[in-house]
Amino acid sequence: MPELPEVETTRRGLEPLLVNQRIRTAIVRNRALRLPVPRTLPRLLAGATIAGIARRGKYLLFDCGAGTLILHLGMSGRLWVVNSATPPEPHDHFDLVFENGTVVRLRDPRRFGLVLWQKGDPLRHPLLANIGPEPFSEAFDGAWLHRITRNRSAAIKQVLMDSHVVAGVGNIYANEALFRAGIRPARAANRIGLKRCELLAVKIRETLELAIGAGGSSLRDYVGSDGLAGNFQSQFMVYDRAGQPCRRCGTPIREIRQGQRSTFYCPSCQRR
DNA sequence: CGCCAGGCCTGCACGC
DNA sequence: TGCGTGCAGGCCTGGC
Repeated sequence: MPELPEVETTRRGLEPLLVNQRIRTAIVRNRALRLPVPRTLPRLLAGATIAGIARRGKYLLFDCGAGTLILHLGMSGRLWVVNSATPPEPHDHFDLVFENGTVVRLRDPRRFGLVLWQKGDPLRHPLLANIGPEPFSEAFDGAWLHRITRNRSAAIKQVLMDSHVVAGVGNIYANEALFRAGIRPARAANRIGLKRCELLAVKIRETLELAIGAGGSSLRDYVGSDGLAGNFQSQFMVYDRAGQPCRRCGTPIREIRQGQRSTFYCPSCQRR
């Protein structure tokens, strides 16, 4: 599920429910995520109050005052809001139980997700410290994209998916943004000029913004019944549309493999 | 059975 | 020698 728009949609859904709420306890059913869930986590969280929820790339940061609960949803993670009477299902690895009865539950079948703790400034955590600029920040623009791609001969699509280049762009939105910018995914990154880097930066932001506006892609009822189902997948221009006509020009969408990931593009709209 | 899936880290080989 | 870069592999389960 989760790239930046899905994580941001989750953040926006959870924040009003959790801010100023006090944690009664945390339940760890399975510590074996991509990294082990810290043993001390329940002790650190019990009694803490959520001051806010932030996002950095695809990481969710729950501000607990003295420290931060860091969650990453990996490939298959979802956060659900349930109540304490809801029985956990097989892949429900982690619960945050609040004193008002709210339970935030992490379900992650593939267990590529993360549940971590960072004392003090969460951005000092080694996994977050070296991430590239947020796509909606001032630091991310065409000039940055141009500068950082000068010595990269790899395909632009793979460079966009490097979290050190820009935070939060994964396979879907790399494909979609390149379509909107009219750039061929296999193009060497260092062969894209400043003007087109500027266009690409704009299109990355635009694509992410549209997706956030649609509630992300295929996230469904993750906060229960308050209707925040994502439907951006119905607006995909290229992703998962191999062989189907381009929505702009009718040419069949093409699929290739880049770095063991699927890439989709329109050979007519994305020529350069 | 094999392959694929929205992520991302590590280790290794390579070229400057 | 050291660095940046670019692959492949690995972590897992589930669905087709």
